[in-house]
Amino acid sequence: MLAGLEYDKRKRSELLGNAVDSSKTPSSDPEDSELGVEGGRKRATINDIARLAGVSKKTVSRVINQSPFVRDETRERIEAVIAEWGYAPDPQARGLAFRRSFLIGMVYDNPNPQYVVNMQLGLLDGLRGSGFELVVHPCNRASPTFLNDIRAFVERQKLFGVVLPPSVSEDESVARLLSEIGCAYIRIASVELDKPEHMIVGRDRLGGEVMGRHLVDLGHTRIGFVTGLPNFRSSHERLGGFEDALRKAGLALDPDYVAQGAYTFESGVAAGEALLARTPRPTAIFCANDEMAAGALQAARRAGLNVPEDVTIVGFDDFQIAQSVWPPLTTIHIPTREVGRLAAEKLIGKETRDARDPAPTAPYLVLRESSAPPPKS
Amino acid sequence: MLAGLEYDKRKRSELLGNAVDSSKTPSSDPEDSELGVEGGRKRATINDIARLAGVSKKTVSRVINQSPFVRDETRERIEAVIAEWGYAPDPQARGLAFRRSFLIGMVYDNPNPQYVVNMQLGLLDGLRGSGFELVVHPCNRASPTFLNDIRAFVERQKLFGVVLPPSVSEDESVARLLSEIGCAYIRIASVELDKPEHMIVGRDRLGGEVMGRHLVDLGHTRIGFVTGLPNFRSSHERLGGFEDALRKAGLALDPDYVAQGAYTFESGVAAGEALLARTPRPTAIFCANDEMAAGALQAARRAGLNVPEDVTIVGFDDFQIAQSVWPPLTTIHIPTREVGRLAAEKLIGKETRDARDPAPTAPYLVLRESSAPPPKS
DNA sequence: CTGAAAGCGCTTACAG
DNA sequence: CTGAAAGCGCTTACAG
Repeated sequence: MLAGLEYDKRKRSELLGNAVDSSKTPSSDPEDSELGVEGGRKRATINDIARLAGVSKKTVSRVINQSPFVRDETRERIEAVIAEWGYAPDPQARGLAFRRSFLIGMVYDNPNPQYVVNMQLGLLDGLRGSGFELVVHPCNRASPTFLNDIRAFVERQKLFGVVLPPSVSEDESVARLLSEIGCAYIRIASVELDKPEHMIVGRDRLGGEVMGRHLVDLGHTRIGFVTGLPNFRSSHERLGGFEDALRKAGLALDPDYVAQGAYTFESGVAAGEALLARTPRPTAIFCANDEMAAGALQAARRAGLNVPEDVTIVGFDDFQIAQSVWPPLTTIHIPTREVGRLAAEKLIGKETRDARDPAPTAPYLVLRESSAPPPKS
Repeated sequence: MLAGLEYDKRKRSELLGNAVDSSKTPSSDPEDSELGVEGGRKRATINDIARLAGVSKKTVSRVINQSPFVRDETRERIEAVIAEWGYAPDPQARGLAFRRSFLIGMVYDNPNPQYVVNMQLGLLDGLRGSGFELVVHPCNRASPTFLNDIRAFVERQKLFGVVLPPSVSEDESVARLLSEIGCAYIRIASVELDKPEHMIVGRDRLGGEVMGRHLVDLGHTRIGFVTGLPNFRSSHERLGGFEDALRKAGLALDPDYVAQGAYTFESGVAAGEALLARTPRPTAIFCANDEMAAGALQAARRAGLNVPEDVTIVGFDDFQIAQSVWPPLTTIHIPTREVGRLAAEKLIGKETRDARDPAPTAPYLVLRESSAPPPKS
């Protein structure tokens, strides 16, 4: 079952002890003798702190858990001992007693590495100093064991909670499962799919509108749109925001100028080729993410078109690729990392102390070289 | 200390019980009454399995830990009960008794999202079915608390082991620290920095040589090289392999045609500009990763040069960006995910059963459109 | 080959 | 405001 942990390999030779500081002086208690086969001094436990502070372990426990029912004087004495010995409670023991671990799961199926890494960094930002750790768990909605896998993961690890980025976040059966087994969760999505306490809502629609306005302001009227995967709400929201901008400018979206993409580079090439073949040709193409915009850029090149002189091509996300292609892409910046931080803070209840229900900062336009006014033909 | 876990919020209302199957029939034992406030039936424990199989919990423990000292008949009976009830031991309780958790840490500082995500996927591949989980832990070698952070992380979580990708893997003080505190570790690097049992050695040097041979075979003799960050061994190994290829072809590396990069797109632009300004101009530029090759591509375009007609530009890694730029980059494919799997398997001792000390598959050339014979001038 | 007792380091439930 | 007892679900150390 667990490799490397076979019974006969587990002969332990460490000696027990309570000492924890770095001096080599053995205490007078014979149990304290410390050789530390593995070179380390034993960490202090709640019992050590209790003894040293002259209180019961229960009282130390109260201090750890910020119980109000401790006299200030007692608390200060205990906190001093804790600080002096660098004591930190053992999350495993605490978890066992709490019947809940101090692990946060990130259950995701997003295919974009940059999104995944930024989201992780954001979650870690939110968890920093809290004592929680982040366990990553990719999943596959198409797998027949999809829900069972998640259930086994959550139950076995007794996860404190999980964060769900798109598109798993948009799967109702996952949210239902988590509710059933009593696991806290936060869904990250571009629309309010659940009760507010379970949601961090991204502002994809606004981002789509900002980009739409940019294109309209440049003078474009015949604009193509490349959608993302249909099972990502963000794709619909970005398109919806774009339509909002068109509508406000008195323009309408021509369905013939909407091409289906899949958020991948290759799908951007194909959709770009298709749109550039329309007659009349669009003067601008708005792709629902940068990856597809990079693909559309390539389609334009193959068609012998210069960007932005002949056609404007813009993306969404502001990931690295937007800067690495030529010309660099005008795009919409999305605060992925910040969204992650907010999700983690909300999950562990940190946000209640700071601000109530903070929304991520608004997406904004990043102007680069791939957008320009339409060619005067 | 731990947000959301204040003393007075922890009033628990669940009832205890031992039932675990899905039938609602309460057992005759009054303690078994089960309402499951959180909707869930209680999971079976080792005590339930022991009772059901008519043995002591110690014997169940032996089965779980694959002790040879269990009669076959007893073992089978217990395994049947385990399977019937879907029992899985609680990793927290097990960890507490073992004085070691079932968590594997990935401690990394690699800046490339694609590398990080692929490495994570590989580690997860190796951990699958083992009961171990992956905890991610980015770090910063420049931080004054760098080592203390790692120590606190490893000790607090009682990590079973950690995997170190470059460049943390190349930090001797980290390896020393891990040895001292008795934490198992695997270093992933392009040279054997440590005892074999602590190493997965990538074949960057071979990759560099393969690419060098490709360029030589195309007829290039005046080749520029853009290095990666100097504190990444891979950078030196890739250059070393390139030199090997040159030497074997009777060519020598001209130091004037080596430019310092930093593995980033921007550094590729700068190094590309510098090299393209040399007289005579190199007919090919080998960048130590794809990101910099994308940058060099941009430098070439700005200099009014066509790739590959005027100058060949090639990369290393075969990440997505190699396919997303124009022209798509000839590059060297590195089995990042496989390396991750091997590292995880080695760490948890899985590899001893499969193959002894497997090496990652060799890097190979991926031929795309950015390389061609030198221009006939 | 198997088991009863003690313990891992915490918290809960209950007294005072 | 504080503490002694019991328990979380496992394993170790020791008997038999």
